[in-house]
Amino acid sequence: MQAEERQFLIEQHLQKVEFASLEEISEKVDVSISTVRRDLTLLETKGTIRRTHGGARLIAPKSDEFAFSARDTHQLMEKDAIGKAAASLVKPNQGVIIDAGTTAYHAAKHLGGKASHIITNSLPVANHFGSDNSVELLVTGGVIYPRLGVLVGPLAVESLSMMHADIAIMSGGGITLDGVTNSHALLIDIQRAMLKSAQHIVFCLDHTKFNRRSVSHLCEISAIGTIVTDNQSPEALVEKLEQSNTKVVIAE
Amino acid sequence: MQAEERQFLIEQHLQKVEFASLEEISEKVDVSISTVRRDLTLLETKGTIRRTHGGARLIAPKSDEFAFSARDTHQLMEKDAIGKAAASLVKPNQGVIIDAGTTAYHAAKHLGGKASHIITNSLPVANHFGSDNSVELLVTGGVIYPRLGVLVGPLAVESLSMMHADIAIMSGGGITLDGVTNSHALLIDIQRAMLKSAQHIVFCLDHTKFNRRSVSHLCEISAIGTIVTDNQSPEALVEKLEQSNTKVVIAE
DNA sequence: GCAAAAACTATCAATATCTATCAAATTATT
DNA sequence: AATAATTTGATAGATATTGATAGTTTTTGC
Repeated sequence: MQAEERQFLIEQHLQKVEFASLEEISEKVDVSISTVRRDLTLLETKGTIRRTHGGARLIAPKSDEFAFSARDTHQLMEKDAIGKAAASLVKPNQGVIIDAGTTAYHAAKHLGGKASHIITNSLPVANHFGSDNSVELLVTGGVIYPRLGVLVGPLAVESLSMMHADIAIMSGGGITLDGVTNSHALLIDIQRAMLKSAQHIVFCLDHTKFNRRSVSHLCEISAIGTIVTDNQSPEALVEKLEQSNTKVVIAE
Repeated sequence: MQAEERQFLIEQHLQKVEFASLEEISEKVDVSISTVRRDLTLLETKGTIRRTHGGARLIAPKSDEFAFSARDTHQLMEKDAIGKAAASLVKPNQGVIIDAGTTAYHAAKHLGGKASHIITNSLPVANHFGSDNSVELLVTGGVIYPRLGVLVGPLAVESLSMMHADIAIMSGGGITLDGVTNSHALLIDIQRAMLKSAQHIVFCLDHTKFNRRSVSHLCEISAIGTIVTDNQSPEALVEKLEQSNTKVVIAE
């Protein structure tokens, strides 16, 4: 096994267990304690984990919402179905903002040439349309957030405030009656700017996001136009959302 | 089996497994480790994968190809050598602007973690550093120019004017005593902004660019700090350039 | 608060991998 | 068919990674 893969596995393991001892990790990936130490210090500089006495702890929450590696993306079928349903909400020749989450990425895949222009701060989305010349793709500037391939920072926010779209397809970390929350504080500013720049707001949230509260508050329920989810989401919350003037679309 | 077919198979295999060791690949396509190495470096210049110690890793777990390739394969070695020489001009912890040409991309590859921050409007460059956390990567905003994967337009120019770097590594379409020219008129504005934002200007120009005049005029010879080229460039022009206070570095 | 145990850092030899180079094998050209 | 050009596999020296160890720091148990 190569070093990169091993480090990836350690990160992934920590996603599951949150805490892990050196010995535990060393057995899991079958290398010496010394190497595990080195890997952990390396991962710490990346910012995803924190070293502790005798082991390591996860910093970033368990949410895979913004992880772009094929392997740690769970519920692929559901997310793809949600993405497809969200894409079908876009009318021909509309301008679309695409957020940087995995579900929003799936929506982008299903958009085809329907949109007139697409605005995004997601590198994977940009790559997807990079060789496509049927749509005009606007990329916000910003600093790359390594693990996620997302452009963040003031430049990203500023460029978004200068743009406008008919519809925004967003991701989130959790939803309750108090609104949508997200795990990465850095992204909140950018998502807020997206909400401001779009007429109609669509949130893609699979059932695991329901009744979950993440670190930072993003927006109220009233700001959302449509929520797209799968058929496993709790009916109680769905009904309450529908009562508050928010349309809910169940994919598939 | 053909070389191209083999490289395609390697790419395809990596799409499935994300990580692979040299030995694994070598068995899969039944060639020596040496050849696998060569294939991997080649695929890396295409931007789809990244070499790691002992193997390779997929950069973007999707099927996205940039029209970045076929014509480059021809002068790959020269461009890579020029890129390497240009990268060696960067001192540790400097800020570097990387232009969107193929040669500049090769320079980016050889930069490693030397630069403190990198500014670019090139999607392939952004992808290359996307999973690297040793440098801060700033991406200018803009509209994607499909075939090239370059960000263009007013937003790109504006964001560049807000940034600053010690050194700019540039590409061009042609060079004569009248200055540097480029074929893509859309890029000229952005390149001018890059020249303004950087202290020292390095142009990467292989020998085919010498004594060639492209559509749009970019800048005078006097604006250039250093030109990096290969050993086949016409000596007459090189000498004249050196007389006008411009350093010329011959790569390889 | 103190000693024992566990864990940490720094270092070093062993191992593995990388780069550069060259001759043999393959392919293209005359 | 002979020759030139390219590709391949192998190898040597340089570089990077790994596992083990010694000495220092932190935690644990009393």
